[in-house]
Amino acid sequence: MKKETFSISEFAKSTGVSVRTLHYYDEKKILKPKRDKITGHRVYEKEDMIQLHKIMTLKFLGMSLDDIKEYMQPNTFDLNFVDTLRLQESKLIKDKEQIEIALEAIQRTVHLLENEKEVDHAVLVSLLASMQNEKKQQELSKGIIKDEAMKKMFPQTAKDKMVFEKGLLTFYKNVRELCGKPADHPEVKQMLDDFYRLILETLDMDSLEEIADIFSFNMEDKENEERVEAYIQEIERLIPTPLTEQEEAWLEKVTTNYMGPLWDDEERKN
Amino acid sequence: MKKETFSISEFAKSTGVSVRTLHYYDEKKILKPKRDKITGHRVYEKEDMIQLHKIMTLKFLGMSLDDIKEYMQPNTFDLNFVDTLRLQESKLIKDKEQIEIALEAIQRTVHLLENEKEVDHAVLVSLLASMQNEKKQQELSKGIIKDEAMKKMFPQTAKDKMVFEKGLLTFYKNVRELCGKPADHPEVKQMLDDFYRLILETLDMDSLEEIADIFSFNMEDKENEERVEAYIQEIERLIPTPLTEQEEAWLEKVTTNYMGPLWDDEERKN
DNA sequence: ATATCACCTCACGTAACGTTAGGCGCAATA
DNA sequence: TATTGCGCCTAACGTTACGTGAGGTGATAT
Repeated sequence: MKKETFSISEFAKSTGVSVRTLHYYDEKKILKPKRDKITGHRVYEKEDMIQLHKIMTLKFLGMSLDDIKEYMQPNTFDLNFVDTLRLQESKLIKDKEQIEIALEAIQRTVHLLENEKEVDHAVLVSLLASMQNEKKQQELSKGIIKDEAMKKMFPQTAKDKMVFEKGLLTFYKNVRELCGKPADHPEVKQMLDDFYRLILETLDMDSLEEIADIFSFNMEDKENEERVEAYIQEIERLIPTPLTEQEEAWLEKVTTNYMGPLWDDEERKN
Repeated sequence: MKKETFSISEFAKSTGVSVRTLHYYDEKKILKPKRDKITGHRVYEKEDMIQLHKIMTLKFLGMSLDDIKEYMQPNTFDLNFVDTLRLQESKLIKDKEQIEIALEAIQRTVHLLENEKEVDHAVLVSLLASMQNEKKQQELSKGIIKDEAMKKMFPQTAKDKMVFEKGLLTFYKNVRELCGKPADHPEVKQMLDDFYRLILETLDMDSLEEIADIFSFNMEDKENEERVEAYIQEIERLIPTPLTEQEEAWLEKVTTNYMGPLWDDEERKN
């Protein structure tokens, strides 16, 4: 005949949970074992082991102890158990997605940092924020940019993403170094050349005109303009710029200078 | 010229975090904005926004605020940042694996419950525990069972798993219903027939002899016997039986009776 | 004069335990 | 026999990252 009862430490050992946890479950009325009338010690029986397994199982499914307590009352087990499982499922799926996004961001960042030795904090944060909000960013863009253009708006393959990010890194570095130089300085021109070539390559576009085209929203439409404004605001909120205001101002100046002929071209067409 | 400073509520709105969170970060010395000397109100500047983005980014990577605080001191950012990222990565991978196991268990359980209307708690818990510890179970078995046999020991495909679990469900139901009946009762024989057919099918075995073979460990080897004993104990700890002691005793009796000729056969061979 | 606002500082509540801290009865040991 | 140690008990604080009031202040709007 097997031993019928366990002391708390025996029970803990044989089930793998801590004594404190058993105390806690008792206190919270989730698993209340009998007591030795004389000593007051907890006395666990086989039935308690079954109950504890039930608890552990539900916990494994991600339920809170409060939820579990409900399900520990007999008769209530399978009433809406499937519903509860479905709910847990969607929660877990969400968690998993978050983790996957974080994992990808980490892996991409590690890769980036392995090659580049010295990376600016601000740039790194900006990149990470961009990765973090990749999905949201695309969703926001959906309302504002044509569907066909969407595919070209963001790098698609993992490789493209990494190439793009690496290029972005050097671009930002260049901006910081060259900031203040005149727009027609050869290095500045080189920088912008590199940058737009990067975009053309990783975003699978055919020409700079195409980029310009995507960004030329219907500005006559007043309502649309508001949406575009809100869109840009939201993106700015999600993804901080790694540049100072001076750097941004300078960049805009040299970019306008660089793009000048192109924009004029566009204007002339309309 | 843009506005340079923000009140706490403005700052909260424009960054998307709560006022309370900002209070908290201030209190914990993670993000301490300047104060208005007169009113004592917090005054956030653009630099603070950059810092907050850094915080949010690191939080997104799964770091604790304590860890983040370390990285908020300048100069310490990229010292061992890659190492930290790697550490986070392995943590996240672990979490993800747990979630995946739970998700699979949930999905299989939901599937099971959709078809069977009335399922016993104990059986369900046992099944869930089995799913939960599938990996551990296999690892434990590795030390004890030959590698070639391992592949046959557990159902391999998702479909096989589901068929197996469904069969197990009806098997347990039968045991409860038939418990007490004589070993030569036709329904009992039917039950065992069904069960072993299930095993043969889902475990891809050719004969009952093969099953018997797998389980016939080297019992002469004293040391091995101990390991087998420990193995069985651990399995029992991980996966509770859904049967009462009576049911188990009865099952063992009728099984011995059913397997009788087979075992005799084995004995005679040696 | 008063109501409202935006801000402030406490300070408690949350989940699921981990971790002392102090006390009781029983057994082995010096 | 006194002490030590073991296993058990209860009580209570610590943990994380905030949410949610409670109560008070100065400035503005009615």
